Amino acid sequence: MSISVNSMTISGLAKAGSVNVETIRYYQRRNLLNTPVKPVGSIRRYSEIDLARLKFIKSAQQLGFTLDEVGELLALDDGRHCSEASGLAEGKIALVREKILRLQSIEQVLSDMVKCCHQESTKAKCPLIQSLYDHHDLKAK
Amino acid sequence: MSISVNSMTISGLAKAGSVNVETIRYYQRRNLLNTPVKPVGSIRRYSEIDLARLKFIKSAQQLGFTLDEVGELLALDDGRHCSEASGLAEGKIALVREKILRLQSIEQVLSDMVKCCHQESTKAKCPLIQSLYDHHDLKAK
DNA sequence: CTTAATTCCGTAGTTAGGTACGGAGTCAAG
DNA sequence: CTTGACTCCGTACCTAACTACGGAATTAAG
Repeated sequence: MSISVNSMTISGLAKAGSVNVETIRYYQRRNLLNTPVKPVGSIRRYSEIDLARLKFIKSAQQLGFTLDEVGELLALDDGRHCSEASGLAEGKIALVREKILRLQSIEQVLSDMVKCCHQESTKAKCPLIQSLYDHHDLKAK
Repeated sequence: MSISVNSMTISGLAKAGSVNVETIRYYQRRNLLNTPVKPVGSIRRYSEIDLARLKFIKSAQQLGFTLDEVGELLALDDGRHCSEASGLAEGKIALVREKILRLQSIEQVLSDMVKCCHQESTKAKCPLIQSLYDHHDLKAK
Protein backbone atom coordinates (compact mmCIF):
# COMPACT_ATOMS: atom_id res chain seq x y z
CA MET A 1 0.00 0.00 0.00
CA SER A 2 2.91 2.36 -0.51
CA ILE A 3 1.75 5.28 -2.55
CA SER A 4 5.04 6.93 -3.43
CA VAL A 5 4.55 7.13 -7.14
CA ASN A 6 7.78 8.99 -7.78
CA SER A 7 6.27 10.69 -10.74
CA MET A 8 7.84 14.12 -11.04
CA THR A 9 11.01 15.21 -12.70
CA ILE A 10 13.06 17.82 -10.93
CA SER A 11 11.47 20.61 -12.89
CA GLY A 12 8.01 19.25 -12.09
CA LEU A 13 8.89 19.33 -8.43
CA ALA A 14 10.26 22.83 -8.80
CA LYS A 15 7.09 24.04 -10.46
CA ALA A 16 4.90 22.32 -7.87
CA GLY A 17 6.81 23.96 -5.05
CA SER A 18 7.20 27.29 -6.84
CA VAL A 19 10.94 27.37 -6.50
CA ASN A 20 13.48 27.04 -9.21
CA VAL A 21 15.37 23.92 -10.09
CA GLU A 22 18.64 25.25 -8.77
CA THR A 23 17.08 25.83 -5.39
CA ILE A 24 16.16 22.17 -5.19
CA ARG A 25 19.69 21.13 -6.01
CA TYR A 26 20.90 23.57 -3.41
CA TYR A 27 18.66 22.00 -0.78
CA GLN A 28 19.92 18.59 -1.76
CA ARG A 29 23.49 19.75 -1.26
CA ARG A 30 22.48 21.01 2.17
CA ASN A 31 20.78 17.70 2.94
CA LEU A 32 17.39 19.24 3.39
CA LEU A 33 15.97 17.23 0.55
CA ASN A 34 17.21 13.82 -0.34
CA THR A 35 18.48 13.01 -3.78
CA PRO A 36 16.59 9.99 -5.10
CA VAL A 37 18.64 7.26 -6.72
CA LYS A 38 19.28 7.79 -10.34
CA PRO A 39 18.30 4.76 -12.48
CA VAL A 40 21.45 4.03 -14.47
CA GLY A 41 21.41 5.89 -17.73
CA SER A 42 18.27 7.72 -16.76
CA ILE A 43 16.81 10.54 -14.70
CA ARG A 44 15.81 11.05 -11.06
CA ARG A 45 12.14 11.05 -10.11
CA TYR A 46 10.49 12.83 -7.20
CA SER A 47 7.44 12.03 -5.08
CA GLU A 48 4.74 13.85 -3.16
CA ILE A 49 6.79 13.33 -0.03
CA ASP A 50 9.60 15.33 -1.54
CA LEU A 51 7.08 18.01 -2.41
CA ALA A 52 5.68 18.12 1.13
CA ARG A 53 9.16 18.45 2.50
CA LEU A 54 9.98 21.19 0.05
CA LYS A 55 6.88 23.13 1.00
CA PHE A 56 7.64 22.73 4.66
CA ILE A 57 11.12 24.11 4.11
CA LYS A 58 9.75 27.17 2.35
CA SER A 59 7.09 27.75 5.01
CA ALA A 60 9.42 27.43 7.94
CA GLN A 61 11.95 29.59 6.23
CA GLN A 62 9.50 32.34 5.41
CA LEU A 63 8.75 32.41 9.11
CA GLY A 64 12.29 33.30 9.92
CA PHE A 65 13.93 29.94 10.50
CA THR A 66 17.35 29.65 8.92
CA LEU A 67 18.02 26.67 6.69
CA ASP A 68 20.18 25.24 9.45
CA GLU A 69 17.23 25.44 11.81
CA VAL A 70 14.95 23.94 9.21
CA GLY A 71 17.43 21.10 9.03
CA GLU A 72 17.07 20.56 12.77
CA LEU A 73 13.29 20.61 12.52
CA LEU A 74 13.37 18.03 9.80
CA ALA A 75 15.85 15.92 11.72
CA LEU A 76 13.27 15.61 14.49
CA ASP A 77 11.60 13.13 12.24
CA ASP A 78 14.36 10.56 11.94
CA GLY A 79 12.53 7.49 13.18
CA ARG A 80 12.88 7.26 16.94
CA HIS A 81 14.72 9.63 19.39
CA CYS A 82 11.41 11.07 20.42
CA SER A 83 12.70 12.44 23.68
CA GLU A 84 15.60 14.36 22.20
CA ALA A 85 13.29 15.39 19.40
CA SER A 86 10.65 16.77 21.67
CA GLY A 87 13.27 18.66 23.65
CA LEU A 88 14.41 20.38 20.51
CA ALA A 89 10.86 20.98 19.44
CA GLU A 90 9.98 22.59 22.78
CA GLY A 91 12.81 25.03 22.23
CA LYS A 92 11.50 25.91 18.81
CA ILE A 93 8.00 26.33 20.18
CA ALA A 94 9.22 28.87 22.71
CA LEU A 95 10.98 30.68 19.91
CA VAL A 96 7.88 30.67 17.75
CA ARG A 97 5.76 32.02 20.59
CA GLU A 98 8.22 34.81 21.14
CA LYS A 99 8.05 35.72 17.48
CA ILE A 100 4.28 35.75 17.62
CA LEU A 101 4.31 38.12 20.58
CA ARG A 102 6.74 40.42 18.89
CA LEU A 103 4.66 40.46 15.73
CA GLN A 104 1.56 41.24 17.75
CA SER A 105 3.38 44.18 19.28
CA ILE A 106 4.30 45.47 15.85
CA GLU A 107 0.75 44.97 14.69
CA GLN A 108 -0.36 47.09 17.63
CA VAL A 109 2.10 49.84 16.79
CA LEU A 110 1.01 49.87 13.19
CA SER A 111 -2.70 49.93 13.85
CA ASP A 112 -2.24 52.69 16.40
CA MET A 113 -0.50 54.66 13.72
CA VAL A 114 -3.33 54.13 11.31
CA LYS A 115 -5.95 54.96 13.89
CA CYS A 116 -4.05 58.09 14.80
CA CYS A 117 -3.86 59.05 11.13
CA HIS A 118 -7.59 58.75 10.73
CA GLN A 119 -8.53 61.00 13.61
CA GLU A 120 -7.43 64.07 11.67
CA SER A 121 -6.19 66.50 14.28
CA THR A 122 -4.03 65.04 16.95
CA LYS A 123 -1.67 67.40 18.64
CA ALA A 124 1.40 65.54 17.43
CA LYS A 125 1.71 64.69 13.74
CA CYS A 126 0.91 61.00 13.44
CA PRO A 127 3.82 60.20 15.68
CA LEU A 128 5.53 57.00 14.66
CA ILE A 129 8.48 58.10 16.71
CA GLN A 130 6.20 58.39 19.71
CA SER A 131 4.95 54.84 19.19
CA LEU A 132 8.52 53.79 19.03
CA TYR A 133 9.25 55.36 22.35
CA ASP A 134 6.31 53.52 23.85
CA HIS A 135 6.70 50.18 22.18
CA HIS A 136 10.20 49.42 21.16
CA ASP A 137 10.78 47.76 24.50
CA LEU A 138 9.35 44.57 23.12
CA LYS A 139 12.20 42.63 24.60
CA ALA A 140 14.68 43.59 21.90
CA LYS A 141 16.42 40.25 22.40
CA MET B 1 10.99 72.46 25.47
CA SER B 2 13.10 70.48 23.04
CA ILE B 3 14.81 67.73 24.93
CA SER B 4 17.24 66.41 22.35
CA VAL B 5 20.35 66.47 24.44
CA ASN B 6 22.49 64.90 21.76
CA SER B 7 24.68 63.34 24.35
CA MET B 8 26.00 60.08 22.95
CA THR B 9 28.97 59.38 20.79
CA ILE B 10 28.56 56.79 18.08
CA SER B 11 29.94 54.05 20.29
CA GLY B 12 27.58 55.08 23.08
CA LEU B 13 24.68 54.74 20.68
CA ALA B 14 26.02 51.41 19.49
CA LYS B 15 26.27 50.11 23.05
CA ALA B 16 22.82 51.41 23.95
CA GLY B 17 21.31 49.70 20.93
CA SER B 18 23.47 46.57 21.26
CA VAL B 19 24.76 46.76 17.75
CA ASN B 20 28.24 47.51 16.65
CA VAL B 21 29.49 50.82 15.44
CA GLU B 22 29.87 49.63 11.88
CA THR B 23 26.23 48.67 11.78
CA ILE B 24 25.24 52.21 12.64
CA ARG B 25 27.38 53.59 9.87
CA TYR B 26 25.85 51.04 7.56
CA TYR B 27 22.33 52.18 8.48
CA GLN B 28 23.38 55.75 7.88
CA ARG B 29 24.59 54.82 4.42
CA ARG B 30 21.21 53.21 3.79
CA ASN B 31 19.44 56.32 5.10
CA LEU B 32 17.74 54.48 7.91
CA LEU B 33 19.47 56.63 10.49
CA ASN B 34 20.43 60.20 9.87
CA THR B 35 23.98 61.39 10.24
CA PRO B 36 24.01 64.37 12.63
CA VAL B 37 26.05 67.38 11.56
CA LYS B 38 29.64 67.22 12.54
CA PRO B 39 30.80 70.33 14.43
CA VAL B 40 33.87 71.45 12.49
CA GLY B 41 36.97 69.89 13.95
CA SER B 42 34.92 67.76 16.30
CA ILE B 43 32.74 64.68 16.61
CA ARG B 44 29.13 63.77 15.88
CA ARG B 45 26.70 63.39 18.78
CA TYR B 46 23.56 61.25 18.93
CA SER B 47 20.26 61.64 20.78
CA GLU B 48 17.60 59.44 22.35
CA ILE B 49 15.60 59.84 19.17
CA ASP B 50 18.37 58.20 17.22
CA LEU B 51 18.39 55.41 19.76
CA ALA B 52 14.63 54.88 19.50
CA ARG B 53 14.92 54.72 15.76
CA LEU B 54 17.79 52.26 15.98
CA LYS B 55 15.83 50.01 18.30
CA PHE B 56 12.83 50.15 16.05
CA ILE B 57 14.96 49.10 13.11
CA LYS B 58 16.31 46.11 14.99
CA SER B 59 12.86 45.10 16.23
CA ALA B 60 11.17 45.35 12.88
CA GLN B 61 14.01 43.55 11.25
CA GLN B 62 14.03 40.68 13.71
CA LEU B 63 10.39 40.26 12.80
CA GLY B 64 11.24 39.59 9.23
CA PHE B 65 11.05 43.01 7.63
CA THR B 66 13.87 43.71 5.22
CA LEU B 67 15.85 46.90 5.68
CA ASP B 68 14.13 48.28 2.60
CA GLU B 69 10.77 47.65 4.25
CA VAL B 70 11.99 49.17 7.48
CA GLY B 71 12.88 52.21 5.42
CA GLU B 72 9.31 52.39 4.17
CA LEU B 73 7.95 52.03 7.68
CA LEU B 74 10.14 54.84 8.89
CA ALA B 75 9.19 56.99 5.93
CA LEU B 76 5.60 56.81 7.13
CA ASP B 77 6.62 59.27 9.75
CA ASP B 78 7.74 62.18 7.60
CA GLY B 79 5.45 64.91 8.84
CA ARG B 80 2.14 64.80 6.98
CA HIS B 81 1.00 62.39 4.18
CA CYS B 82 -1.07 60.54 6.69
CA SER B 83 -3.32 59.01 4.07
CA GLU B 84 -0.53 57.54 1.97
CA ALA B 85 1.14 56.54 5.17
CA SER B 86 -1.84 54.71 6.53
CA GLY B 87 -2.30 52.94 3.21
CA LEU B 88 1.19 51.59 3.41
CA ALA B 89 0.75 50.72 7.04
CA GLU B 90 -2.44 48.78 6.32
CA GLY B 91 -0.50 46.71 3.83
CA LYS B 92 2.13 45.95 6.42
CA ILE B 93 -0.52 45.05 8.96
CA ALA B 94 -2.01 42.49 6.60
CA LEU B 95 1.44 41.08 6.09
CA VAL B 96 2.08 40.92 9.81
CA ARG B 97 -1.23 39.16 10.43
CA GLU B 98 -0.40 36.62 7.78
CA LYS B 99 2.93 35.94 9.43
CA ILE B 100 1.23 35.51 12.77
CA LEU B 101 -1.18 32.96 11.33
CA ARG B 102 1.61 31.07 9.71
CA LEU B 103 3.58 31.02 12.93
CA GLN B 104 0.56 29.76 14.80
CA SER B 105 0.27 26.95 12.29
CA ILE B 106 3.89 26.03 12.84
CA GLU B 107 3.39 26.19 16.58
CA GLN B 108 0.51 23.76 16.18
CA VAL B 109 2.59 21.38 14.11
CA LEU B 110 5.37 21.45 16.65
CA SER B 111 3.20 20.94 19.70
CA ASP B 112 1.40 18.09 17.99
CA MET B 113 4.76 16.51 17.42
CA VAL B 114 5.68 16.89 21.05
CA LYS B 115 2.32 15.59 22.23
CA CYS B 116 2.67 12.67 19.88
CA CYS B 117 6.15 11.96 21.23
CA HIS B 118 4.90 11.86 24.80
CA GLN B 119 2.13 9.34 24.22
CA GLU B 120 4.66 6.53 23.79
CA SER B 121 3.06 4.14 21.37
CA THR B 122 1.40 5.70 18.39
CA LYS B 123 1.08 3.56 15.35
CA ALA B 124 3.23 5.85 13.23
CA LYS B 125 6.62 6.96 14.55
CA CYS B 126 6.15 10.54 15.68
CA PRO B 127 5.29 11.53 12.16
CA LEU B 128 6.56 14.99 11.34
CA ILE B 129 6.10 14.15 7.71
CA GLN B 130 2.47 13.38 8.40
CA SER B 131 1.99 16.75 10.05
CA LEU B 132 3.55 18.31 7.04
CA TYR B 133 1.04 16.65 4.78
CA ASP B 134 -1.72 18.04 6.95
CA HIS B 135 -0.40 21.50 7.57
CA HIS B 136 1.88 22.73 4.89
CA ASP B 137 -1.07 24.18 3.05
CA LEU B 138 -0.81 27.25 5.18
CA LYS B 139 -1.10 29.38 2.11
CA ALA B 140 2.50 28.86 0.96
CA LYS B 141 2.44 32.37 -0.49
C1' DC C 1 16.92 9.85 -36.39
C1' DT C 2 17.33 14.55 -35.60
C1' DT C 3 16.67 18.22 -32.60
C1' DA C 4 15.03 21.02 -28.90
C1' DA C 5 14.30 20.82 -24.13
C1' DT C 6 15.82 18.73 -19.71
C1' DT C 7 18.88 16.75 -16.52
C1' DC C 8 23.13 16.48 -14.15
C1' DC C 9 27.08 18.37 -11.94
C1' DG C 10 30.61 21.37 -10.57
C1' DT C 11 31.91 25.83 -10.11
C1' DA C 12 31.23 30.81 -10.20
C1' DG C 13 28.55 34.95 -9.43
C1' DT C 14 24.82 37.69 -6.80
C1' DT C 15 22.14 40.01 -3.03
C1' DA C 16 21.24 41.33 1.71
C1' DG C 17 23.11 42.57 5.75
C1' DG C 18 26.68 43.20 7.96
C1' DT C 19 31.94 43.21 9.71
C1' DA C 20 36.77 44.34 9.36
C1' DC C 21 40.67 47.36 8.16
C1' DG C 22 43.79 51.20 7.63
C1' DG C 23 45.12 55.66 8.18
C1' DA C 24 44.24 60.33 9.51
C1' DG C 25 41.91 63.34 12.80
C1' DT C 26 40.03 64.18 17.73
C1' DC C 27 39.26 63.59 22.84
C1' DA C 28 40.51 62.99 27.55
C1' DA C 29 43.72 61.39 31.48
C1' DG C 30 47.78 62.10 33.56
C1' DC D 1 51.63 67.70 25.56
C1' DT D 2 52.02 62.93 25.11
C1' DT D 3 49.64 58.67 24.78
C1' DG D 4 45.86 55.53 24.24
C1' DA D 5 41.14 55.25 22.92
C1' DC D 6 37.74 56.68 19.84
C1' DT D 7 35.90 58.87 15.39
C1' DC D 8 35.61 59.23 10.50
C1' DC D 9 35.64 57.46 5.95
C1' DG D 10 36.36 54.60 2.11
C1' DT D 11 37.05 50.25 0.62
C1' DA D 12 37.39 45.32 1.21
C1' DC D 13 35.80 41.13 3.06
C1' DC D 14 32.21 37.76 4.99
C1' DT D 15 27.95 34.58 5.52
C1' DA D 16 23.43 32.93 4.11
C1' DA D 17 20.74 31.71 0.52
C1' DC D 18 20.35 31.55 -3.79
C1' DT D 19 21.02 31.97 -9.10
C1' DA D 20 23.54 31.43 -13.29
C1' DC D 21 26.70 28.98 -16.47
C1' DG D 22 28.70 25.52 -19.29
C1' DG D 23 29.13 21.20 -21.21
C1' DA D 24 27.97 16.36 -21.46
C1' DA D 25 24.09 12.98 -21.11
C1' DT D 26 19.01 11.95 -21.60
C1' DT D 27 14.34 12.43 -23.01
C1' DA D 28 10.27 13.77 -25.82
C1' DA D 29 8.33 15.43 -30.17
C1' DG D 30 8.04 15.17 -34.91
